Amino acid sequence: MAKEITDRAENYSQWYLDIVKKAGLAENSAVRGCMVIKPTGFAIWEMMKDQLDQMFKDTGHVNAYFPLFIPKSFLSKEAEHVEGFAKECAVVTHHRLMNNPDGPGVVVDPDAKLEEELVVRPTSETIIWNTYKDWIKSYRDLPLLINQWANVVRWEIRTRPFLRTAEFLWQEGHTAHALKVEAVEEAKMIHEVYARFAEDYMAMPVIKGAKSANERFAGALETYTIEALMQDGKALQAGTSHFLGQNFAKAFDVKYLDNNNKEQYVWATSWGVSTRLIGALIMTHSDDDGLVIPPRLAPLQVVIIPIPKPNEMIMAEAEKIVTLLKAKGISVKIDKDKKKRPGFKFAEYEMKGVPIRIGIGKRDLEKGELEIARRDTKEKMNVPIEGIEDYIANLLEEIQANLLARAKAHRAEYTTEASTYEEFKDAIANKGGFVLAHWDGTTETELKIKEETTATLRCIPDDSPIEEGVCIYSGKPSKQKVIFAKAY
RNA sequence: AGGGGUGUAGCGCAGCCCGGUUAGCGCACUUGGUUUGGGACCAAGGGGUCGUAGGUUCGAAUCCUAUCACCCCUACCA
Repeated sequence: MAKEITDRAENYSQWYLDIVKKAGLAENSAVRGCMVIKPTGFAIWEMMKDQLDQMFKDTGHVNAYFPLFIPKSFLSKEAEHVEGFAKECAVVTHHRLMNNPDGPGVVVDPDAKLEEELVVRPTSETIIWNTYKDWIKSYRDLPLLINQWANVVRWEIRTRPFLRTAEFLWQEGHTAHALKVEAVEEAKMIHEVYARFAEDYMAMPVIKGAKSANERFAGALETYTIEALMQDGKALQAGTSHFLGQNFAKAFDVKYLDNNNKEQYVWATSWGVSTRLIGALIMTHSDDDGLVIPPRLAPLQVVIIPIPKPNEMIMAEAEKIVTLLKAKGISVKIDKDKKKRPGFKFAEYEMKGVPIRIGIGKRDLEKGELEIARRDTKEKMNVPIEGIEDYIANLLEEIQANLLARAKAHRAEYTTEASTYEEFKDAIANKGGFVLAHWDGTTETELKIKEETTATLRCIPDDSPIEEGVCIYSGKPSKQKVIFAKAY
């Protein structure tokens, strides 16, 4: 038997890369730092996208599309924003190639230099707010609730499939509001949507909270984040929602007339999740046998394997089951390959993370049963064919719930409360996971802790109780515990 | 950015030190047969500008020079 995936215990990074590759999710491309998302991986993204898109629409948002290119001057209109992204921008300088006069191939035509260079968007606040300037004149134009599904480019030095790539797919919401309170509410509401999506669909528990000033989005007054804990004890920022104040309205001069005929600057939010969520999904649920996908995001929920291979009697029964399951809205296919042996197929679908496998053979049909195998626990059960559609529907829900429960238990196990700096250092260095500790609220302390332990302040949790305490590092007063961890 | 390493079939590698038949092995692929309830076996096939460019030589995957790409460690970034 070919063992194709590195064990997690042996080398977690290699395990992750093996899963991405062997499950057919993505592969490296000819372009450094950019991956090809293969059909299997893209199908998961489509499941995520469809669900999120529905959630955005249910909360009043509409989709639009803005240009890939941003004039260089736009980016520098908001000082903090450009500071945050300048070091990782791809820049377009010319618009034409020509035959190489000195040899084979083509070269950039020096006569085709652009008047103003264009930046490939690392995020779209600037081009969008430049557009909003023309769209917003009156309080009646507000709120403006727009989302865009797009690709962005951030020229990262070190890349990893899905987790950090030079180009990635995401959605970015950009909303404009008349009142500050409305914008803050919007940012918080989306924060809730992200958390709900993570838990209900990805079966991935997250901590909701606010970023410290140091970790905030470039140009934001407040960044709300959902933080997830991966199997190896490292944190992953899974989605952020920003209250941008009036920074972009002022930078792009976006004003509206209120109902007293007075000019006011607009209040803004932006928020996004990316294909990084696929990385999060992998590192939350998958195991040494391959990918594990929660049923609600699985492009294929059930696979039927004729044993030992398709024949007339088995296929007739399999087709009946397909019809029953499809009527329940369950996605299902029959593996009709006659060459591969059952054992090979079992391993193959486990690698790809299909939540439920149904085996049908002569032995089963004689007993009026089917062999049902669930991916999450790898249990196998013999179940009567009668009523199989309800059994499968329930089992999918049970798997979904089990994955969430399992991830929650893991997070609980890897969450430590530290009351001294010694305990803190010990937990970060030897145990990993989230470490709750009092913090004096200063960037100085945060940076010292990062320098000494490599742990970063993940968030100031929404539900952390207000209590009197002292900072584990400085001994200064603190009102609540915050979460530190080593992060991706 | 500094140090180290690797480029040979889709993937993983041997061959290089010490130049010399037609560049080889495993997996994968194609065809046929036997198999088939946890990653089958046998047989026959297909697939290579040996990263690229120059040089040395009668002759270069092998030696020399340059160059490009990738990986690891340290640093940086998140």
